[in-house]
Amino acid sequence: MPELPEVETVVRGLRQPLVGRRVEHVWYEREKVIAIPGAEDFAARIVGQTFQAITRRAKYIVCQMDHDVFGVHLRMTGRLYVAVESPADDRWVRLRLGLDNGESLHFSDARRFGRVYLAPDVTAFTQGIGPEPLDDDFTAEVFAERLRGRHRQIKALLLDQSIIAGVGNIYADESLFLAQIHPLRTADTLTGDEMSRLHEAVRHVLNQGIDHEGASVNWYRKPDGERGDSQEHFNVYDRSGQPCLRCGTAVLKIRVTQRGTHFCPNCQREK
DNA sequence: CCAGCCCCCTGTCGGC
DNA sequence: TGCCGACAGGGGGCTG
Repeated sequence: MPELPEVETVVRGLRQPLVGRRVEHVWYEREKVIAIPGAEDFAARIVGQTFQAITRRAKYIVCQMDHDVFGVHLRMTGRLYVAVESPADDRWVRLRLGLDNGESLHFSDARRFGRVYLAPDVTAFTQGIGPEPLDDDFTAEVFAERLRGRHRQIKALLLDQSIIAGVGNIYADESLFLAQIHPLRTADTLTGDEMSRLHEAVRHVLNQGIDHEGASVNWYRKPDGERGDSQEHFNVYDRSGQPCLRCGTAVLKIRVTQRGTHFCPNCQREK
């Protein structure tokens, strides 16, 4: 659920409270929350390091420390926030980094899918991930080249992080709706115009998602605890049975690669 | 290269 | 009211 816009919103919200703070101690509920290195190494290495900068790569939150990169992947239900203590109603804190000002970075994650990472280089956990869709050099030509010759459903390709970074189930459906492309079309059947439209649509829906500070469909919250507004602006996601906002036809929901997939059968034709 | 399936987890919701 | 199965979907892994 946290996709590129949600992660970007978290990153922006964490910079002010985190940059310049030094880690003084580490607490975690279970070792498994730490993906790399081992839990003991993680704690020993991160203590004493200061947050220098916070950025995003794909759906990873990337914190540049003095000697290492500290990464977080929120997966489905992860939340990050800085506070002296977690709110009484947050039963899901899995890891805390105590800071030099008395506050802590809290990693809360109901479903325990989320992971943290510590490595000298960000590529230790982001190698193989495709281009950032909002970068200036991600042109329509670059996108078309990555899709070229692929005999695979376009929805599956949009979700594949090695093809394009940061797109998840919500923004994939919204992109395909905006570009008026059926989710089951294979990439090798798309015309140049369709690929160009999809390129523009992906960038548009991600930028809109950032402008609305992310989609709080259920678990996602900004670091300040507030909800984003992006879910108020969906055209098809989670709207099955409701009228298409363009033509009035009922939005359909099917399954594509095990994911709920929403589209307008009139605006997005199969062939 | 690709489709399909399982697994990791837990909260929520609809049906009975 | 309580129980139970389905569902949510990011990512990794395995099989055919």
